[in-house]
Parts: sequence; structure tokens; C-alpha cells
Amino acid sequence: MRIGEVAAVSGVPAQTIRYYERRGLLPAPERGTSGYRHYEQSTLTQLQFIRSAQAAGLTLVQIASILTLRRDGATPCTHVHSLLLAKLDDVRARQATLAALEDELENLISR
Amino acid sequence: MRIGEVAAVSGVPAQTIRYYERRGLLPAPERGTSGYRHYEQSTLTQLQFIRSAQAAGLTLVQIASILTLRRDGATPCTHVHSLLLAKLDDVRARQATLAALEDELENLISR
DNA sequence: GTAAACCTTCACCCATGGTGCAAGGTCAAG
DNA sequence: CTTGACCTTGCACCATGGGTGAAGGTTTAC
Repeated sequence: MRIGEVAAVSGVPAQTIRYYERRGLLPAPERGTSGYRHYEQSTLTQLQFIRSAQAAGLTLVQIASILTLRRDGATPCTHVHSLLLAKLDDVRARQATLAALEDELENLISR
Repeated sequence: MRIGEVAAVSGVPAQTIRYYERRGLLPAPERGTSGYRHYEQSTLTQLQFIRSAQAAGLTLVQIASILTLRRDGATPCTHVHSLLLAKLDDVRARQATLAALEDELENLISR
């Protein structure tokens, strides 16, 4: 698929897709002799992931690092491992705070 | 307490406290004849709440509306009620997305 | 051969969440 | 009664995040 089609299907503007590529959220796709980007189906899944991670409040930088790790697969270095653990902690802390907020809101509603 | 003391105790700069007041996150405190703001203890709790809600990814606008609702107490209008419900939905959606991310991260880690 | 879609680069934009003066008023200690 | 710390308002500026637009040039499709 070319970028316009990906944009149409995913709902993410072509310019934004290029922007994500620059920011390291998407791998640089193959190019034909024309220089046009040629995308695979999996790009759509990746864009979905990006959008949902964004909805969860992660920044593009955080999302990029997760995607990069996932893409690179098994890099068995401890640094990477601790990075993931830290991110997990972060996610769990957010969850805890949200749970507290949820309680708070429920109280307000039931009054 | 005056603003400087609140700032020192809470760790939130005095300028930021005034900024929160302008943004509607804190009620306008009483003023003596000098014009100085005079705060009660409860302000510290409110600042804590603001910081943790921020950490959960809520914007100042969202936090302000929650605090305003809480402060105004029982305004039994349906609009307010649905506003709270919407916010609760929002919080729950964030939680769901975070849970998915958590799984994702756990998978990556255990590989 | 012309219109639509693509390319790059560079600049600009909007929202959030502050932060920093400037110019002045107040208060407590010595 | 002055000095210094603390307070006031108002306005301007900044950093980060996440895009968006326009210019100027190629490629593809009809």
C-alpha cells in the first residue's frame, strides 16, 4: 500500500504517518524506484497500537521506545529489561492513581 | 498560612499556586487588610490531590472541574451527574488501555 | 499531457503548564 | 524609620508535545 491508502484506511493523515516515521514510531518502509513509500498490512496494526497507547496517556517518545524494543525482539541486555520494568511500574502507578480517582468519582455520584 | 509557607510546605511554587487559583483549581482564599492571601490547612490536601490527579494524566481543566464539583457539593442537577458519569467512563477507559499495555509489557519482559 | 498523489524541507501553529520580570505595596526587626 | 523579606497584579515569555501547511519538485493514472 502507498501512504495515501494507509491514511485512508487507518484514519491517520499521511503527513502524520511521515511524522511518526521521523519520530521513530514507524520503521522506514521500503521504497520503489519512484521513491514512494510502500507499506505492509502490519503498519495498520502498528498505527492502531500507537493510537491506543496515546489514549492511555503515553507520549510519542515512550511509545517509540516500546515499539522499537518490540521490533528488535530479543536483545537480551539488562538495560532493556530494566527499561521495560520501569515502564511497567509507571503504568501500574498510573493505574493506582486512576483507581483512586474512580472511587472519588463514584462517591461524588452516589451522593 | 501565607502563600510562601504553603509553597514551602507543599513544594508547589507560590507563582504556581496563584496560577492554579486563576485556573479555578483552588478557591480564592481570604485576604487580610494587607491584601495578602491567607490559606487554611485544607489547601495542602487540595494541592496534593491536584498533583496526584496530574500524575494520573488528567489535565488541569479536568481537575478543576472535579474540584469545583466537589466543593459545590450537592448540586442535584442532572447535567452535573452526567458530567461525572462521563468522567468516570473516561477514567475507566484509561484503565482498560493501561491494563492492555501492562500485558504487552509483561509479555515483552518475560520473553 | 494533465490532474492527483507522492516526495522533501522548513516553518509555523495550538494547547498545556507553567516561569520570569517589573513596578509597586506591606510587614517585622533592629 | 529604614532595610529586607514577602506579598500584589499584569503581562510576556518559554518548553514540550503533537502535529499541520506551504513551497517546489517527481511520479503515476487516466
